[in-house]
Amino acid sequence: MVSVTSSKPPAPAKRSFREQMHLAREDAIITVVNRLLAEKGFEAMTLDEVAIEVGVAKASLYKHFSSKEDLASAAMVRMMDRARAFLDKLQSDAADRRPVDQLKAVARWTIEVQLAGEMPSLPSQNSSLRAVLTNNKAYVDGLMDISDRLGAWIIAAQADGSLNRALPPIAVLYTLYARGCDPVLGFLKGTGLYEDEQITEMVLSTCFEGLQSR
Amino acid sequence: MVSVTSSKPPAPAKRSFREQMHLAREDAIITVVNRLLAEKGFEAMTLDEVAIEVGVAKASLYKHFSSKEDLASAAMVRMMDRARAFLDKLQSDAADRRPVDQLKAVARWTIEVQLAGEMPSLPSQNSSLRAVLTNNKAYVDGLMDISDRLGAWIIAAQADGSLNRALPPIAVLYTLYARGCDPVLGFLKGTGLYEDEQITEMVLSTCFEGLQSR
DNA sequence: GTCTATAAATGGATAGAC
DNA sequence: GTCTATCCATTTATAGAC
Repeated sequence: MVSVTSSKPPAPAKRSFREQMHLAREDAIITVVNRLLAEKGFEAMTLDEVAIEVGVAKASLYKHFSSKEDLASAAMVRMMDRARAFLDKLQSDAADRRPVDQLKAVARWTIEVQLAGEMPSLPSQNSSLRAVLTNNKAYVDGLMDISDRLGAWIIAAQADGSLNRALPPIAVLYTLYARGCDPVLGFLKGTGLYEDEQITEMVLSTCFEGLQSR
Repeated sequence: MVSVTSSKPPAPAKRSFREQMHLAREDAIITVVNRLLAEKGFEAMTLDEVAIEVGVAKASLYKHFSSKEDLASAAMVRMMDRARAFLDKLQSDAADRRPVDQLKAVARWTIEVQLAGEMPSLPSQNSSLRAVLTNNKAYVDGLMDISDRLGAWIIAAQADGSLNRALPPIAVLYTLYARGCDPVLGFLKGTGLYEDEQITEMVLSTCFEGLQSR
């Protein structure tokens, strides 16, 4: 409370509060959707599940999102925003690092997010979600922004000789993206033999150093 | 026709013919299922689609397979058998090659099958298919056989110094398995910039040599 | 905006004639 | 063993009261 003398808060503040509640609810929904997408993928996720886990009626979901695809898109966009925020942090905190180390940091972040069960799996091939996503400006713009920033590091790393110059930058970019849905993480986790940190190091090693000895 | 004097073929031959027809029909079904599994995954594949593409009534599918999971399992087992046949061929045709080159040949085969749109995507995380597969003896036995044979090569390749000794063999094995569902193939194919052969070489390079220069 | 109730559509599986 | 027709459960989406 800012003022105790006023029995009625000013209108703008009140609307802002309601809006905050609205956004908080939406955020809770997206968090649940995000986890379910990571766990079982778009097709296997049902809105009944979402509604139950969030603790609202299924019909209420439609007051926030117009369809299942729209719901999933919101989760994908939020993850993209998280990634962009991480890139911001990388660029401001460690701007002096070698480009190849920046790329490694990105791969590490991606792997850690996936190990935490928070990486929504991208829609397989010809999903209905895919069509919606490619028409979602926030998603497409975010993806392009990330690609541009990673692309600059890739070019720089190839120029300074730390990254294999024989690979087209786009191949490097996609290889890094693929770390976000690498089934090896789940396989290794399933053995119960390794800690998350060990798994991260192994996958990072195979990604940047390859399987052959050096 | 073997004989024109007999108006009625011998019973065993007739039954064998029917059996062949039966197997041929089943094979056609499995081929369609295999492609659909590769295209859209288990959840998104519907039995209506399968029936239409095969050209039979949906109910007829149940004369051959008792459930959707059973149907998909048959496709997975057949792919496993194809893989084992390839391993047989590798071991007899090129038994003198270095273990690491045998592993590369396996990875190349896996990539080529996937590029041909014939690699059924493994069930994501907690699918109903996964439970059925882990109880399918043919599948589990086949997977163990493949793992054993690849495992021997991995150990040998680490012993002769061609494969990174710091990686647990199981991590190498899973990394090779993951080439069978590598989204990088689809990404690169989607650009339209590269032939399948080029994509194969790039992915093989990143897998065995890594992203960093050598 | 949240709820209960229900519509509308889909998809896995079965019945029964041939 | 194949077909048509149907059942039944699930799931996306909406109507309408509060």
